[in-house]
Amino acid sequence: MSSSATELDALLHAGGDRITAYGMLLEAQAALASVVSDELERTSGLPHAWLEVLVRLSRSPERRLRMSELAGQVLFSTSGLTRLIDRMETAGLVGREACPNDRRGAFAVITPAGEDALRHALPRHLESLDRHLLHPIGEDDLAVMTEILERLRDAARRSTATHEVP
Amino acid sequence: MSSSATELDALLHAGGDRITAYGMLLEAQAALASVVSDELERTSGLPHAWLEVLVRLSRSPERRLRMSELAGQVLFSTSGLTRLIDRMETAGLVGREACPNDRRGAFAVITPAGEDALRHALPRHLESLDRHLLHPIGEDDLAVMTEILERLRDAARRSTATHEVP
DNA sequence: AAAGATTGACCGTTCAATCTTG
DNA sequence: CAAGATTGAACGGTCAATCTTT
Repeated sequence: MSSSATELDALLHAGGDRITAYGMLLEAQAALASVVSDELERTSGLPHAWLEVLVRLSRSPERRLRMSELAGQVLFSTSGLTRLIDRMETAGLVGREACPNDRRGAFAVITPAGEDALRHALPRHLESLDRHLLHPIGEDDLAVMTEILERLRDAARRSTATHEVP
Repeated sequence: MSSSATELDALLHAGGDRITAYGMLLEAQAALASVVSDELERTSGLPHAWLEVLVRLSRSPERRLRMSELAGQVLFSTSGLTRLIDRMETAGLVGREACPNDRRGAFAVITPAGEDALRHALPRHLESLDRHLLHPIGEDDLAVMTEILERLRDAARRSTATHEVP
C-alpha cells in the first residue's frame, strides 16, 4: 500500500489558505462579473465586451484603433476580435476603415450610434460598479485590493512571458 | 447639440478608480487563471475544472456527490456538468451511480484512476499556487485580499438572489 | 520570410425543451 | 405539476491555416 487515502486527505487539508484564496478570486470575479454584466445587458442591451470596445475606441486620439492593438487591449485573440467587430458592425456601433500607410492593416472606428450607445450605457455602468464594487467594501479596501491585484496580475504576466517556449 | 464629445470625455475620466478596480479584478483573474491552468495542464494533463471535480468528490463523505450538488459547487449549469462528467467518465476518472432513494437522481463517483490522477496533480497544483499566488504578494496580503474578495462575492451573490424575477 | 487580418474547424458552455420519477 | 438529469441547438471563443501586403 503506497499512497493511501490518509495521504490524500492530508494533501486536501494542507495549504487550504492558498486554495481558498484562489477559489475566492475565481468566485468573486465570477459573481461580480455575472451581476454587473447582467445589469449592463438589462439597462443598455450591451454585452460587457462591447462596452469595453466602445470605451477603448472612444478614448483613443482619432476614435479608432488598429484591430490587433484593440485585441491586445481587450485581451482577445485577433480572430476573436475580428468576430466581435463583425457583430458590432452589423449592429451599427462600429465600422472598419482601411489603413493608408499599411494596406494590410484595418482600423475599427466608433460610429455616431456607437457613441450614443456609450453615452447611454456608461453612466449606468458606473452606477452599477458603485453599487456592487465600491459600496460593499468601501473606497479604502477598494484601493488596497486593486493594488494587490495589480501585483498579482503583473507577476502572472511576467511568468507567462518568461516560460514561453515557441 | 445636446451631449457633445466633451461630456463623454468627462464621463470617461470620472470614476476611474472603480473602472480600474473592476478591470484589475478581471485582468488579475484572467492572467492568473491562464498561467495556473496552463501549468496544471502541462504537469498533470488535467483541465482545472476536472481537478475541481476530483477535489470535491474526494472530499465528500462517500467520495460521491449528487450531480446537481456538484454543479452548484463548481458553479456549472446542470447541463454543463452532465457533459463535464461525460468527458471525465470516458477518461475513466469518475463514474456514475444510481441513487437508491430517489430514482431520478444520479451520483458522480471518483474512481481509483481518478484518485491516482488527483494524487499526482494536487501537489503540483499547490506548488504552482505557491509560486504564482502566495509568493508574489506574501501571506499577509493574501489574507487581506481573500477577506475583501469574500465580502465582494457575498454582496454580489446577495444582489443576484434578491433581484431575481422568475 | 514575417506581420496583419480573416476564415474554417472545433470545443466548452448555456438556455430551452424533453424525459422520467416524486 | 415540480424536481433531477439529459439532450439539441446555438453562441462565443480559440487555434491553425490562409491570404495579402511588407
